[in-house]
Amino acid sequence: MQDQRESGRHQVFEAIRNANQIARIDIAKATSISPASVTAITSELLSAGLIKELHPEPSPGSAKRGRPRVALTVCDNAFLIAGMKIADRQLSIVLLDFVGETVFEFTQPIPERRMATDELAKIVRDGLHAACAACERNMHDVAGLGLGMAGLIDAERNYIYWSPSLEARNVEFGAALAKVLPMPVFVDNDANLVAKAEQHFGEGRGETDFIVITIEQGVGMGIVIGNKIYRGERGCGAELGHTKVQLEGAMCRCGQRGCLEAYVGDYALLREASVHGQGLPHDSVAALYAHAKAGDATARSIFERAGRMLAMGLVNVINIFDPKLVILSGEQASLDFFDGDRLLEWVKSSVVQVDAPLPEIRVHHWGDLMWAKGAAAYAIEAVTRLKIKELSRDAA
Amino acid sequence: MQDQRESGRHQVFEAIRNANQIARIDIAKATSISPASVTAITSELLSAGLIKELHPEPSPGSAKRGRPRVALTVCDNAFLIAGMKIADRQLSIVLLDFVGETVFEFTQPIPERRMATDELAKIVRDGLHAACAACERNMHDVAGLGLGMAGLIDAERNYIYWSPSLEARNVEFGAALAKVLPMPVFVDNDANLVAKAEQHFGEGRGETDFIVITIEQGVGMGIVIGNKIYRGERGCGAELGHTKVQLEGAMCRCGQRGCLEAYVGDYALLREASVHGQGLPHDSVAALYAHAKAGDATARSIFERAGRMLAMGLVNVINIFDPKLVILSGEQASLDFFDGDRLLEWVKSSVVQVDAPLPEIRVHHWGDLMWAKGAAAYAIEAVTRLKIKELSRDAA
DNA sequence: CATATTTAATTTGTGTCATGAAAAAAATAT
DNA sequence: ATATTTTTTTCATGACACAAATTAAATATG
Repeated sequence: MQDQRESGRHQVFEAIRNANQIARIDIAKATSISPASVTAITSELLSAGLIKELHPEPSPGSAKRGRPRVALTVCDNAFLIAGMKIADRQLSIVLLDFVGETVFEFTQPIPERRMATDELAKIVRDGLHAACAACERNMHDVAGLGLGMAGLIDAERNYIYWSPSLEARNVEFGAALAKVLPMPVFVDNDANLVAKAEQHFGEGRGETDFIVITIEQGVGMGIVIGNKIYRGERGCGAELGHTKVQLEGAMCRCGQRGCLEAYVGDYALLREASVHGQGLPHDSVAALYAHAKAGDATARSIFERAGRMLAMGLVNVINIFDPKLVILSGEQASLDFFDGDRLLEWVKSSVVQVDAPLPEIRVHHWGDLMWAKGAAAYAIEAVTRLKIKELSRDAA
Repeated sequence: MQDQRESGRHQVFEAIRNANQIARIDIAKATSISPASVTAITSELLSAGLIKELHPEPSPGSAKRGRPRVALTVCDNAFLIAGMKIADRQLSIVLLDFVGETVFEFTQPIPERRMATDELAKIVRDGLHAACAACERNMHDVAGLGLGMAGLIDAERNYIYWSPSLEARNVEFGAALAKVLPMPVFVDNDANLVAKAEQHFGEGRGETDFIVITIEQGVGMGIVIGNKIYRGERGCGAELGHTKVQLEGAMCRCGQRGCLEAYVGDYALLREASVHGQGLPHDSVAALYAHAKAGDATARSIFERAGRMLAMGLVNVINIFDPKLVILSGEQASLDFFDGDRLLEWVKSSVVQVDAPLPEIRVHHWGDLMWAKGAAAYAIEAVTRLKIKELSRDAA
C-alpha cells in the first residue's frame, strides 16, 4: 500500500510546479483530489520544505470576498540543481534553483575531444566545482546533476554504449562519476535532454505527448509519450538521424549509407559543396548558405536537396507516430538553412492524408545553453522523484 | 476511490487469463497482491461468473502434502465473442468463447468491393446473423463484436477516416453499426488487430512491448507499448507502408511517391514485371516468384530490390523504436517472397550498431482467419474491461 | 461598527480497502 | 490417530481518501 499517497503527492506537486503558483482549492480542482486530501498532502510537502505559502500576494482568481486563497509555490531554494552538456570541446553548465530559474551559467573549454573515462569524469567534477566556486556555492549543495552528451546512451543505467567524447565503448559512466561526485548524477542522450528542455521551459509545456527533432551537426529526436521520454528496450531508440532515406545512399559518419544525417548534417552539406568545386565555400555552412541566399544555383540545390530529405524524415516520423505536436528545435542558424515554409509544404503534401487537422509543427530557436538546461530539467525531475519517495518512506 | 480495487480486479483477471489456470496463491505471487486480497477479488469474479474453480484436476505445482491448491480459470462460456474482418470481397467471422477458443468459423462473400455506409453495416449484421444461425446460436448471445478493416481508423471513436470498403470518407461507423446490432462493437485498423492477435494467441504472448509488421497487399504496422496498442493522436499512426523510402520514388496507390508499399506491395512487384515484358508473369506474385526461384535473373532482381526496401523499412523502425521484439506476421506466401536470411542480414548490418543484443525478429505465419481472431481478441479485451467496470459499479 | 455573507482551508468522522496475522481447511506423512 | 504441511479464508488493524461539518478570514451591508 501507501503508493496511492505517493501518487497523490506527485500529482499535487506537479500541479503546483505546473501552475507556478496555485491555491489549494485549485489544486483540488485540477487534480480532482478532494480539498481535504490536498490539505493533508500540502502540509506534508510544506513541512518537508518542498513548497511554501505565498502569503501577501493576492493570489489570482480570488473573488471579492470570502477567505482569501493562499497560493502555494515550489520552494525555489529547496535544492540547487546542476545541468551539464559535454560538447565537442566545451563544457556548458547551468545551475538552476528548484523551480528552474537560472542561478548561474558557466562555460569551460575541454582540452581533448575524446578522452578516457576517468579523465572525463574528472573534467565533469572539476567543471562543476569551478562553476560552484564562481558563484560562491559549495558543490555539496548541489542536489543532483543532469548530464547530457552525444552518443548512444541507456539513461536508466547511466550507461554509455558509445559517445564521441569517450575513448572506450560500453562505459558505466554513472559509476565512474559516482566515484568523484557527491550527488546523484543522471546521464542522458542530448536529444532527449532537448525534449526535456522543451517540456519544462519550451514549446512542450503542458503537452503530454510530442516529438522533438533537433538539427545541429546531426539530427536527433526525442519522443515524449504520456509525459515520459520513450527510450526503447536498450535505451538507444529515437535515432532519427540514422534512419535510412536512400538505399545505398550517401556515406554517413556512422559508417553506413543512406542515413538522414548524411544528407542533412553540416558535414553532408559541406561535402557536397567541396565536391562541386566551383568556388563554393566548404568550411562553413553559414558561408555556404550566404551563397545560396545570394542566388548561387548550386548552393541552392544543395540546401534544397537537404531540405527535401529532412522533410522525408519528418514525414516518416509523422506517419509512424501520428503525433499531436512536433517541435523543430535548434539554434537559429541551423534551422534557417532550411526554408521553413517550403519544408512544411513538402511535409504536408507527403503525409498520409486524413480529413483531420495535421499535427502541429512548431519551430523553436534556442540559445547555446538549451542542452544544459534540459539536463538540469531532467535532474530536477529525478531529484523531485527521489525526495517525494523519501517523504513516503519517512511517513511509514 | 475504488479505482484501486478495479485495478486489482484487472490484475487478477489478467493473471488468470494469462496463466490459463492458476491457484490463488500463485496469483498472489504473480501480481504481488496479498493472498487475502486475492481471495476477496477472486470470490467477486467467481460470483460474477467470469471465472470458475477447476476442482478435480490436481493443479500443477501442487506439493505432496498440505491443502491442495485449487486452480482458477476464466469461465469459457461466460460470454460469446465475435471477430470479423472485412476484406476485399469477403467477410470472415470467428466466434470465440471467453478464453479465446474458437467456437465457429464462417466466411461469406461480399457483393461489392466498396459500399455505402448503411449497406456495409447491414452486411456486417447479416453476416453475424448468418454465422450465429449456422452454429445454432442467437446473435443476442454475442457480448461484443470486434471489427477489422483496412483503412485509416480512429479506434477510440469507431471512426473511419477512409477505408477501401466504404464509399464515403469520415464515417461514424460505430454509430451506423449500433443502429443494427445489439451488442457493443469495436472497430479497428487491421494491422492493429494483427498485433492483438499476436499478443493473445501468437508470438507476442507475455510480451509487454513489441512491434508487428504485416506484409500482404500492403505493409502494415502495429505498435504495442506497455501492453497497449499505440494509436497516435488522431488514431491513424503506424502507417509504415506509407513511410517514404525514396525521394520522388515509385508511385503508390495512395497517390504519393516513394512509399515503402510502392516497392514491396504485390502490385509493386507485378508492375515491375509487366514493365519489363520478357515473358514474366505479371498477374500473380506467386507465379513471378516461381520464375525467380527457377533462376530468372530479372525476376530475382525484382524480389531483391523489394527485399532491400523492406529491410530499409525494418531498419527505420528499429532505429526509431529500439524495440525488444519485432514480429513479421503474415501468410506463408507473402513472407516467403522475401528471402528471410538475407533480409535479416541486411537489417543487422544497417541498424545502429550497439554492443547490446539486437532486437529479436520473429517470423510468424498465419492462416486466413488471423485478422478475424485478432478482432475477436480486441473484443474480448473490451468486453472484459466493460464487465469488470460493471462489477466495480455494482459493488458501490 | 456589528453582523451577515462568502469563500478557503481545516478538522472530524466514516467507509473502503489492502494487508499481516491468525485460524481454518484439506490434504499427506508418521 | 496425530502431526505436518500447504492453501485458503477470516479477522483485526491501519492507511487513506473523502464528505460533511467546522473554522478562518476576508468583504458587503445596514
